Amino acid sequence: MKWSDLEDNWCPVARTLSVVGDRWTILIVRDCFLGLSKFDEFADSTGATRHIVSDRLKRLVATGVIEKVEYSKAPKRYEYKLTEKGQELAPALVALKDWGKKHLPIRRPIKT
Amino acid sequence: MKWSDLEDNWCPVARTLSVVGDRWTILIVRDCFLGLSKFDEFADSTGATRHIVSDRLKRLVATGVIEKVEYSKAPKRYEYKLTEKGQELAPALVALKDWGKKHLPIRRPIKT
DNA sequence: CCCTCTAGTTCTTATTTGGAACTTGCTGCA
DNA sequence: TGCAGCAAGTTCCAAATAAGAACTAGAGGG
Repeated sequence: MKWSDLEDNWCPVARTLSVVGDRWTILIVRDCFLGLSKFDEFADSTGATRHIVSDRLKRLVATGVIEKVEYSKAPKRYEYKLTEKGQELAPALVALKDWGKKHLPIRRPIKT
Repeated sequence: MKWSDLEDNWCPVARTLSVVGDRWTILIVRDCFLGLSKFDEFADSTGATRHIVSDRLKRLVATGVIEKVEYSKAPKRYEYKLTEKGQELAPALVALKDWGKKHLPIRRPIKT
């Protein structure tokens, strides 16, 4: 099954997943909410490979969840910002956060 | 990066994703909310292969989101039910549903 | 001139999926 | 008695994705 096969699913949950139904994608969106905006910031924060970050950022831009903004002309530098559409994912992120806080307490300290 | 690497992440969103951070997993949970409970029902409804359904059900049982209930002794037959913990994913599902309804309208009728 | 920074891309190898067929235990039925 | 069917998986192989590391490109700085 391809990513796009869910795009036109009758179920709105499935359609949403066609856009953000991926571990890395959601983490990148989370990072946007946390104020991160640079390629390397996403790579460092999520732990995803640069390859994945590149791919997911492209998808998120394509689906209008984030936008790519040039912040330096020479050398060309871009940052990524949530669009209005992306901002509206906040309730979903909050719901995931609340569930994690309640049901998945940290079991051991962050690895040393 | 393995599934389990997010389990002890400092971020509760990431920890939640270690449990349900997967397209198929979320669709199976959605199906539970819709009242489905049998292996084949999940396979048919989500479009995932039986292989994936098997794997995801095991993970969901292991994480306590659903439970496996025997409903027939001979032949052995099982169904899957949301636990209390699983039920509490409702707000997240609703948030995803709302976002999909608002931002991802169906573009063409369900394929003929 | 060489090093560093950011934002990627490319490469090769591993892991995960997809798709279809096969298994097991039992029921119905002719 | 024997065959078909159902539910819930498991197994197999090919194909798609992801991991991890190195490499590129266009500046700026010392």
